[in-house]
Amino acid sequence: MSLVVYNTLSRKKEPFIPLEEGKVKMYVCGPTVYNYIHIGNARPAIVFDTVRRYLEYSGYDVHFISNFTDVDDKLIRVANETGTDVPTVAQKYIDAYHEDVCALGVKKADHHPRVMETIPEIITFIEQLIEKGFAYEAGGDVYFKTRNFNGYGKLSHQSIDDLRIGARIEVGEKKNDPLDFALWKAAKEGEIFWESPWGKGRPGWHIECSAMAKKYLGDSIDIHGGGQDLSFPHHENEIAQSEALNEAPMAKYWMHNGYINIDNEKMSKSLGNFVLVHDMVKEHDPQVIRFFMLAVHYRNPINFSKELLESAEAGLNRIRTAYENVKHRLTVTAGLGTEEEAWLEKTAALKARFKKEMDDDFNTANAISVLFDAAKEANVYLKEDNVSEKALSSFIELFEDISGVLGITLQKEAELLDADIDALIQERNEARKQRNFARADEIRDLLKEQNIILEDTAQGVRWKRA
RNA sequence: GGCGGCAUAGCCAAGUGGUAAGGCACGGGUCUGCAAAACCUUUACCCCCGGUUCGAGUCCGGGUGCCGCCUCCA
Repeated sequence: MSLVVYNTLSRKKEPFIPLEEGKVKMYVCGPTVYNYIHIGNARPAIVFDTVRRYLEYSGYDVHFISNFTDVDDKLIRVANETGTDVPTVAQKYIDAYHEDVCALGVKKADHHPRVMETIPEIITFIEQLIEKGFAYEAGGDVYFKTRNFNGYGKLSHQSIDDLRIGARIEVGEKKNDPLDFALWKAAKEGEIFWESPWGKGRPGWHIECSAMAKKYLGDSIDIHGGGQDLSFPHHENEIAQSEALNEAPMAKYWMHNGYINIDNEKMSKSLGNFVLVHDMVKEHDPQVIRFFMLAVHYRNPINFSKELLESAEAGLNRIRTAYENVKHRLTVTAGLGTEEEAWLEKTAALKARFKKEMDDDFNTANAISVLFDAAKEANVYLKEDNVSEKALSSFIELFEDISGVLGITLQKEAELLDADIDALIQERNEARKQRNFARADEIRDLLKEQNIILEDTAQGVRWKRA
């Protein structure tokens, strides 16, 4: 049993064999930082964070790079509108990105390169493309000669002649062929710029990823990821630039996540039907958002609505409760189990199933179903009078392994009971012994008002925070 | 015009040849002083029409509907 990955290049699932044994180099296109991210932007962050976590769980040494596009037309516009400058705008939204994505359980990449820090490498890259005859300067701009790159369209499976080339011509551009795309753009009056062999200007959009991937990971990487909408033209152009220069495959596996839809339509900034993560997390547990997204296979679209999020929340709570209840049982005096082996076999089987599902192109939806089955089995086990510490621990380990890979925290806020609350629980226990249920219920209600839920079990009172 | 995706129970969603995972919601039952949590249990003509096959949600052909990319977009 080994990992297979769906590769956009071949449109097939392929066995995952990294270029260098035991090591994975991956690059994921990050956001253009001119605004807060919406939940559509959050999907690739969550998906590829999960891919990375699973690769690490599987024993790979993962080198993960994700960029920030911090110079472009939209940043310039926002800077002008707000009376600040591009670096200020960029820094604001980079900080916001980290904050949002951290709430969603996304680990930081090994490095988050920015265009502004990569200008020398970008310029060198372009110079070399010109030397090799793949690019030309035109009035301060530099363009890539698309038709010179044999293999253009191999990622999106487009024939170069079938593209609606008319749509690519923009007013005032100096390209020779409508298919050509900008590597370097001459600065307009008042725009942020860098000095270059072609005068003052800034990089085009696609070149940054080619330059950064090369700088941090080398000429060929294992996994290149991003949203489906990047496959054309962005990734196609990256391939053209990088492979024209490096004469080596840019990436072995190209992975693309599906969109988030609202009312069955793609969520996008231009349609205005987006929900910002920044706002979302004020109303919903960000962990629920992550759980909700991972409950669907990453290549399929997700329809987003508040109702669906709430139903996901109910599901996650079921898993969390089961996990907490197993932990609770571990704190009370545990009897000696006689069927320990059978339960250890069950948890081992569930773990094997989890790996099998994740090995199949990161099927997190099925991985989550394993988590539900684990919750079910754990709940059944908890009904037994005698349980073993070993079996309980194997459940805990199972829950933590899976949730760790999915990047979901099962543990609720671990706060100690106040002495007052503790005393109330004791008092209620006394009242119950004396069958003074009125007082017992009164205390339970009192605690409920403070979001402490009491549950009477055969092993004593169990409590949790609502 | 070119390229591609999707259509599975009330809702969400897995499932690429052997007779439909899982979740949410709903109904019934069990446990409980009452609850909570949980367990058991009911609910699917897999969009339509052909074809291949001993056997198809799963492969092939043809429809229908929805969505996306080809233009900044995760």
